Formats: sequence, structure tokens, C-alpha cells
Amino acid sequence: MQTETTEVLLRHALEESGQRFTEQRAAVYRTLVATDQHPTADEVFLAVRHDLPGISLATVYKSLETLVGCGLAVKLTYGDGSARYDGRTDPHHHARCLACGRVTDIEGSLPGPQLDMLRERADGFLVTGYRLELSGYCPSCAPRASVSA
Amino acid sequence: MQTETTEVLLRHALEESGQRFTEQRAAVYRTLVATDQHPTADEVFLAVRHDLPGISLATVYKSLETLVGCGLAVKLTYGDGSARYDGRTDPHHHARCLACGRVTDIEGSLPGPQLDMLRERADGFLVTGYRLELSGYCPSCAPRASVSA
DNA sequence: GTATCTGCAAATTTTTTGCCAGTAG
DNA sequence: CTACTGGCAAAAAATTTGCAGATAC
Repeated sequence: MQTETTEVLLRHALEESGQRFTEQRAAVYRTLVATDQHPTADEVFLAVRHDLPGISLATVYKSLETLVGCGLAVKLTYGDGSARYDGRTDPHHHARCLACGRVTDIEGSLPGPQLDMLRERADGFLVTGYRLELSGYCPSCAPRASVSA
Repeated sequence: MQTETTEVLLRHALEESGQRFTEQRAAVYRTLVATDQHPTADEVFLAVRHDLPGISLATVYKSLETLVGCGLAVKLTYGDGSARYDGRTDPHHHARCLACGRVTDIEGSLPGPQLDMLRERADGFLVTGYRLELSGYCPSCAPRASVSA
């Protein structure tokens, strides 16, 4: 199992940025890597409480920001006004269903030459990362969507 | 000048989705197409007031959503908790400066084959659009960023 | 003429903050 | 020990909503 590795990883990342390892941060991180959903802060809160009943929502917010700061999580934002968090930091993309709002992972990254082309067009911009996201309808929403369209 | 064309376009798009043409919606739309910045609702509000002093912030929010609904604007969201709007609907991407927050346009779109590859990986997902965004440092922030890094 | 829209202010939702006690190192 | 954290509740920021009068068609 991965649990121990996960904890070591977190401990390391926190140390590197001069922050402390705590039970709360560990629980939040565990929750995040355990799911391939992309939960909102509130959803993380609900899930983490199973692990750590006493934790507060504010702490979840603080922990999530800490993880983002350490590079162990990525914050995604969508038009519905709530941020979502992703515990995967390897290159991959997202597909977002316009009907149910669910976010699914897409493996792989853009080929280098492709990125270079964009970099050139960005003209003087120092590119450090990118985000690519498809939108549309997931398999379970697609049938209904095409009927109503 | 484009002004008249712009208005016809708006009138058309509104009709198509069964909504009415109003001075407020026109002013919001004009503001949006006139800038290559990517303003927040509040920034649109401030700008529109030069045109239409009596307009209210709530109306700006409503008008922006109407425009998005008609396909005349795109809503972008970032981690800083406020949504931004883009009046360009032709294929193009964005580059966002991590230091100053400014969003710049990048011309062009992903080549078809590239998109098709992603579509396949999305496995059963009905893709209707995508969003590609670079992050990094803009020409005026890059020098400082590399010094501090 | 009538359904839709606007403006206002109040409500909601999401996220952040101040402060004191608790804990990691 | 001492500085960094967590929990709480209150604050702040962003966006939405209900309603009555105004307006597009």
C-alpha cells in the first residue's frame, strides 16, 4: 500500500517549504490522493471528517492552500464559483461535464512541439505551466443532452 | 467602425435565444468587445457606468450571464475568487501572469488531430469545447521573477 | 397589453481572518 | 521552549434573488 509513501512525501514537501507536519494536513492530503474526483473544499471537509471528526472547515481551507503551496495539489476553478482541488501533480488534463459538473481525468500531456508553438505565440511570456480542459457531456449525461438539443 | 455590426450581432443572438435587446445588455457587450483585458464583473460595471451611469451591478451580472448564454462571451475563472469575462468567441487561448494576474490572448487554436487525440482519450465523453491556458510570467514581470527565483 | 427586464437591497454562498489554546520540533 | 497550527465564530468578498415599477415588442 501507498499510505506510508504518501506520508513521507508530505512530510518532505512540508519540510522543504518550512512548514510543519500535522495530523490535519496529512488527513486532507490522504483524502485528496485517494480520490479521482476533484472535490470542492467543502467535499474534502465532509470526507476528512470520517478520518478526523474534530477538524474544522477553516482548517481544511488552510491545509488545502498549504498543499497547493508545497506543490502537492492543484487548485482548479470553474464558473460555478467554487474551487476544486486535485491531488495529482503529474501531467494530465481534465474533461468537465456541462450537465453534471463532474470532472474526469484525461491521461497524457501535450507534445513538446505543440507547446513550443504556443510558447512562441505567447511572445516574451515566460511559460511555467499550462492547463488544458475539455468541456462537453459525460457518457451518462450525453444521451439526455442530445435529446434535449 | 464596428459599432453597428456589434449591435446587430447582439440583437440577433438575443432574438435567437428568445431574449430582449436592452440598452444595458448592449452597453455591457460593447464594453466587453472593446477591451482585450479580461475584466471581472466589477470591472465591467465600472467601465459600463461611463456609458450608462444608472446601471446597477446586479444588472451587469445578469447581462453577463445572458451574453454567456447567447454564446457572445466566455466566462473564465481563476483561483483569486473572481470570474473574468472575455468577449472574444473565436478560437484563441490565454496566458496568465502568476505575478500580476494579467491575462493575455494567444492567437490560434489547437490543430484538429491534436484535439482528436484528446477526444479519444476522453473515452465516451462528448466534447463540445476546450480551454487552454498557459501560466507563467509576462514580459514585465519575468525579469523580477527570475531574480527572486 | 403583457411578458421580460432593471434597479435596489437583502440574502446566500464561498472563502478568509483574528485570536487563544494546543502541539511539533 | 517557541513559533507555527487548529478551532471557532465573525468578517469579507462575490454573486444571486425577490419584488415593484419600467420597457421591448
